[in-house]
Amino acid sequence: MKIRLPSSCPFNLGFTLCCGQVFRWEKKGEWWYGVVKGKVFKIRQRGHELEFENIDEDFIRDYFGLNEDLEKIANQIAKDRNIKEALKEFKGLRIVRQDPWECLISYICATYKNISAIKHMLLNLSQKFGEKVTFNGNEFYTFPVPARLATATSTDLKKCGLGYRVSYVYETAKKVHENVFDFERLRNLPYEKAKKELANFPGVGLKVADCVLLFSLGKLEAFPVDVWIKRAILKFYSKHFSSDFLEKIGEKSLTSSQYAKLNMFGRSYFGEYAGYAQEYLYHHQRTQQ
DNA sequence: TCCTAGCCTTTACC
DNA sequence: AGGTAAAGGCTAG
Repeated sequence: MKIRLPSSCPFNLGFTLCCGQVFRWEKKGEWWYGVVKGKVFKIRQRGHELEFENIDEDFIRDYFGLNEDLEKIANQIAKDRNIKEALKEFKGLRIVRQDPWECLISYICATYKNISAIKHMLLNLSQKFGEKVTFNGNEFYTFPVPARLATATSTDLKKCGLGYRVSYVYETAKKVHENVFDFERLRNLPYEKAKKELANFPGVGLKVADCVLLFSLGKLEAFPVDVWIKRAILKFYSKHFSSDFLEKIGEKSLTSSQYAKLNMFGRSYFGEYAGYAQEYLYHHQRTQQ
């Protein structure tokens, strides 16, 4: 199946899948293979043309955020030279709509880890607790359902390289499974309320909650602040803060009030699509090092 | 091969 | 209330 994207709909599949928002996509040749909500499919891009198999167009449009007006978003967040440069360099990068459950566990695992290690952990979890699916002669694994992780032993979880995150993943899985937690309900809550609910899960603080809201629940105003965003702010947006504050956040990790301050800055400076600005800044900052 | 710094932070405890 | 240390181990250089 193929669709042709109009030039008014900028999209870059590679940037979108490589920028660190998703962890379980695999590239083989020209094709990207993904497992989303228990289903394997593949997709490739040639210029304005998107070709995919084993999935329908509606899903592709929703998952890759193709129905969002990225030109409008880019114009709205293009507040200064720095962000404009990132927008230009990674034109077509879009925020995906991951499965919220997988996204939650992914970002609980992601704390204090680098991206390759995160990928490794999630692959391990899927191979150990997910279902094997064969597609195009290759083996893939679905992401484990809450019930499966809620009944896993801590020894088995530890083998996946989760370290001290084992109890967070286990307890969160148990809560989601036993309360039959409805992630979809969060979509209709205001940002702050949804964030508070997510932060009730063990292992989920402000940053992880922001990531889940942005990457899976369509809260595009969420502005996750990690070390890279902190660096970008120190480098390009220092004039918005006192030198005393800048000095404090310089070396150590952020306290919750410091996080709240940087988060609020991003949201008020970039506006309702601050999450998009965050991802461009993040990718820009990371690829420059 | 070994070593070290750093990692898309959260929690428990002063 | 606000700051701080510990958490476990992988990865990149």
